[in-house]
Amino acid sequence: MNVLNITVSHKLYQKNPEETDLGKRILSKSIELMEQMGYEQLTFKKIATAIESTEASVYRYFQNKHQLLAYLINWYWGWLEVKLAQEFIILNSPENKLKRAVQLLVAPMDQDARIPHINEGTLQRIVVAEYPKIYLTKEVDVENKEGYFHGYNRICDILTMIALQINPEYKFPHSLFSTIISAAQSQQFFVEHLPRLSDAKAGCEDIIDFLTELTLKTISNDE
Amino acid sequence: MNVLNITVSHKLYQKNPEETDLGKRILSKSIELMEQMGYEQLTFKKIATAIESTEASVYRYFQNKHQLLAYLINWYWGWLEVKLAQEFIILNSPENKLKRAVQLLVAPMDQDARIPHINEGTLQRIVVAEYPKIYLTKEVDVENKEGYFHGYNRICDILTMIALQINPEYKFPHSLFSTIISAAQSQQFFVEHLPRLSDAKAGCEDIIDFLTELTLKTISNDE
DNA sequence: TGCTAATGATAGTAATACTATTATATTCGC
DNA sequence: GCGAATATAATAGTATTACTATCATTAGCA
Repeated sequence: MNVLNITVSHKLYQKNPEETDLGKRILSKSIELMEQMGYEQLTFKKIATAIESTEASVYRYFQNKHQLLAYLINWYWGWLEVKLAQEFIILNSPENKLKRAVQLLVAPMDQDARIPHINEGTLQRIVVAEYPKIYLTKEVDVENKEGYFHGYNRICDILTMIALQINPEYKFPHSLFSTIISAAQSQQFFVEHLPRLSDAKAGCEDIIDFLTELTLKTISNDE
Repeated sequence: MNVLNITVSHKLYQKNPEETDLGKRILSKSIELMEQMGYEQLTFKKIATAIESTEASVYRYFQNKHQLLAYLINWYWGWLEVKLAQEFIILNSPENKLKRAVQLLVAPMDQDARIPHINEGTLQRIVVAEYPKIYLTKEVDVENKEGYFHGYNRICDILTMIALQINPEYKFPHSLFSTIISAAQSQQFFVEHLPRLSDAKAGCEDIIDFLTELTLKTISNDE
């Protein structure tokens, strides 16, 4: 069983949490608490208390809650990129790759035993519930330069390249995949909380069908 | 010139701001300040100071900043619904109606002289920059019951009905339009702040083309 | 004139988001 | 095994935020 390391830009932490035991406990408990109580209610004080450490110690790893969220979300996109690469080894047609990408975006993630301090399934639910909060701020331009959105950009680029294999003429692949990825998150949220905004039943099948059809029809060049 | 009133559910305010002069000044200045400094940085104290009133007075109209944002955003959707209805009077084909709806979502809004205390163009930019914040909270289920998302649901339902005239077999119209509407917002944001997530150039034409094509191709039943 | 409703003025509180300082424990080179 | 460096804990403190409460003033109107 080989060790796997998802690398996150050093702009996204003060001190690398993957390098110490305390750092890993911060990550692990942050994920658990953020999913339970949501980003707004979470505080560094609560994380510190839960891992029996202190607020000041948590601040040594992350400048603030926003950076912590950005770290976790970038970790998620890095992880998704690894998963995509693994899956694409045995997939040959670009259509099948896009289909599989949609499935990975929407289907619940299994926990990877090699990385016990990150619960990928919980992290995925955090991404669904909190993702836009990392870019919908007045600091977006500065943070963009610091790589806060790098993971998302990369996924979007990868899917764009695949789509262009199907139809090199398609004019809006980046727009399409930023839309698809964000719809993958929001449709999951809507099914659970705002069902009038979705036609999907509980479970991920309908969302996958919706997004797959949307993607393939849009990039097709017939008609 | 007849007077026009956008009605917002009374769950979205403590005391109706449209009924008093102070209320209108709160709305007007909130819109201006929120666009300038963003939702996070805005406080009731700042609004109060800017209109030369007091924090307590602002609290008499809105329970908190979140309710104020929900009010403004619902006002926007109510306004958009009025605009759609006006435009549809002279449009006959469902295709043209959908095209026009996309344009209204993306093109900058003009100020309506009949409603001097609401700057619709500024409000539209607030919606682009802040919209998901009203539902991405732990209170979403309670607030959904109170009608916090009513305006959005209605727009989505209207576009769904039109799409079903084009293709009554299409299975995911609500999902499609919640996706299109939210993409209309996020693509505007991406063009300005995260250009790697979009192929559109500045200005709204590319976004309109992208969304229109996406919509019409997806609901078409050929192939 | 007096009643009511709206607003203003002022104060106060608990929680949050940090920053700073000092003490203690652990690790690492030597 | 020693000293130096580093990580963490313990504690305190500050400015701001997000409210709540109270009381005074003003304007309208019956």
